Amino acid sequence: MGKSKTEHFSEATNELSAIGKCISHPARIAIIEYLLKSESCICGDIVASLPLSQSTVSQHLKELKSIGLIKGEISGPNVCYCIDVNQWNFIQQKLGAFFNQVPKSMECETDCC
Amino acid sequence: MGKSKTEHFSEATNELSAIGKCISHPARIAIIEYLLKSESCICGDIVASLPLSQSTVSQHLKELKSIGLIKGEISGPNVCYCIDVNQWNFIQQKLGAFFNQVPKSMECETDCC
DNA sequence: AATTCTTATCGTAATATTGCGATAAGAATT
DNA sequence: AATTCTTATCGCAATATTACGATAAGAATT
Repeated sequence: MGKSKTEHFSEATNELSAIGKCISHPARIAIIEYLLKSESCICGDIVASLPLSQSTVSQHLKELKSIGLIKGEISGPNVCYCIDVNQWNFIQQKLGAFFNQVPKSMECETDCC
Repeated sequence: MGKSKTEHFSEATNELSAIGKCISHPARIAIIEYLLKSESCICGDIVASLPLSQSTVSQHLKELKSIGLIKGEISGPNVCYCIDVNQWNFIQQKLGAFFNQVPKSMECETDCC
């Protein structure tokens, strides 16, 4: 009843869905886009770039960090967030492998689609 | 207050997050994997392959359909679900373009990570 | 030591998602 | 026409997510 059933699926399946969850919110996409394009990686600047409160952004940063997509380094009074290039490449590869699979749909046996 | 703020983000950002949401649940990944690998695309067979009730699976199918990743065709008393190859390729391309961006992190200005 | 600045965490409220059984609706069979 | 089979939808409950303000905690400055 609303309780997630992740334990019934394979590790690979759960890994992919975790990646999906990470990029399933526009704020998290926006944070990644910011880190990809901006010179700054200071937490405060990320917060300033988003239409969300500091605490909310902090939560999104935590989620991105939890999957390893970004890493935070304390820099004086600030925290500098950067994309973890290794994990970035790993995720790119995982998603790439998934979507490189060619759908059988084109030659559907039942001839229904 | 819990209310999503999608309207504050760009269309491209929301589009990507919608893709993410679609693949953010293991059941939906499993459905896609099933359609990629199996000979059958009959709804009932998909349901039988998952540890979830018929109504729950139907809901996940609806979500996948809403983003156009799969399409359902009525075939007698059954419904045949297939991956929409055009949308599949479109999404592959969108995700590919996103992850092909090279993180600036490697040359972080602030030298903090 | 007090203040200020920055960020994380806590507490809470609103909303969304997930899941199921029951039921409806449509097609095929009897 | 009644029955059966298949799938979608409804209604509801449990859980998860999203968001914010308040507050804590740590660093730098005064």
